[in-house]
Amino acid sequence: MARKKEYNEEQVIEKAMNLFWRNGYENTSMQLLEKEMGINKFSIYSSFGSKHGVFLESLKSYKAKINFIFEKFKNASNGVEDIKQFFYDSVNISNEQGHQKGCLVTNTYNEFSGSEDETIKDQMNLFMDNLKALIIEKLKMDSSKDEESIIKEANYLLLAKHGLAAASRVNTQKEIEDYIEMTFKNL
Amino acid sequence: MARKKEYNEEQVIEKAMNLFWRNGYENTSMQLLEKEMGINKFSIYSSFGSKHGVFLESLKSYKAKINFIFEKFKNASNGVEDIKQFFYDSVNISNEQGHQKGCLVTNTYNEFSGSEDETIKDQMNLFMDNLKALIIEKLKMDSSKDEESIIKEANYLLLAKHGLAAASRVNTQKEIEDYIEMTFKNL
DNA sequence: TCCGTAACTAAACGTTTGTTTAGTTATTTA
DNA sequence: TAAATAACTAAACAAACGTTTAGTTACGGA
Repeated sequence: MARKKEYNEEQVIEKAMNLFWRNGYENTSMQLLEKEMGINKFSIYSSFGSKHGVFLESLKSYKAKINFIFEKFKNASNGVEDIKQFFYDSVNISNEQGHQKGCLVTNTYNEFSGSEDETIKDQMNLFMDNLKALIIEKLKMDSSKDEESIIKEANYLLLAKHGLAAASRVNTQKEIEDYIEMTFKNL
Repeated sequence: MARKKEYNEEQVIEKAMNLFWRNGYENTSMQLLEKEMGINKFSIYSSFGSKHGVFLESLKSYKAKINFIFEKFKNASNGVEDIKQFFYDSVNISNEQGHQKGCLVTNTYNEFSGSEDETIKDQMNLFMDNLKALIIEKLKMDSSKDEESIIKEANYLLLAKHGLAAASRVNTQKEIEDYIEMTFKNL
């Protein structure tokens, strides 16, 4: 061993994550990352290998950050009402400190939808599949629903959640609220 | 006067439009535009001034292309049912020839949502405002609805349409159909 | 027919991109 | 204390970006 690192990798990744969250992948340059992470390119490359590597770690950091929402969702037991609460929780996290940056996963999903980056796309699909399974689980708590309509409603909610995340970057809180209320009126 | 242009501006713009539609603004380079439009950079710049200029003209071309859907929507008189049909028509146009590129206006709206480009943002808002007015007009055909719930439903449908356009780039036709049906279940 | 000029080709422009590298500083350990 | 080496600084890298420009070709009007 020799000289000690003067930065904490988790800390600088959280800063990078906020940058990607706000600007997306392509519009976040190494120059910006240097500035925001507070370390220079050499350190970034020696710790994370590439810009892509920084992004992958940032996604992990984001998932860790929002994990408590998913835990709360998982452990809830009021069916459809839990899904609605999950929608509200998801929107609120992007509105902290007046920021409007939506959901990093959804932003990434959209930015990479036409790309060939299988690593990212696999991660996105994993995330979506997990969410869909959770939604189905909560829908099944209402024993009056049959299997087919549960699938249909789950697809509906997944798309609604996706649209909601995109909308939370540009629409007002009131519009978002109205949208969530109307969405669950149909269930 | 001297030499004649060897290309038709409307024709090359339509080719550029298809490129922007598929790739977005930032991921469409001048090199790609040269290749796809079949003319070189000098001609592009002398006809349209800049990449931004090409994009603006492409947006016009797109609007002209989808105009017939809006005309059909405008002239319809079955209220909510017209809105639903408009949703279906909008989705179908992006699925022509198996392409999955969503709606150019919505794609642009998302790509430029965090940008400072007021010219583009103004155009987007104009488009959205027009659509909202049309939706309200159709909702008002049902005389049993009060003003407040019409506004609320219009906001809901506008967000739903937005999410739908984003989703049409990645989701299956079946998922899209289910989504539209669920969206209009209680309207 | 031939001059003026608009439309063409192709190369180069200056920036910015992500990435690498040569050289310096500081810490560990023998 | 001194050799070994990981972490730092700062400059340079090639490639790609949008844009411009110098030089050539072809058409319209005199």
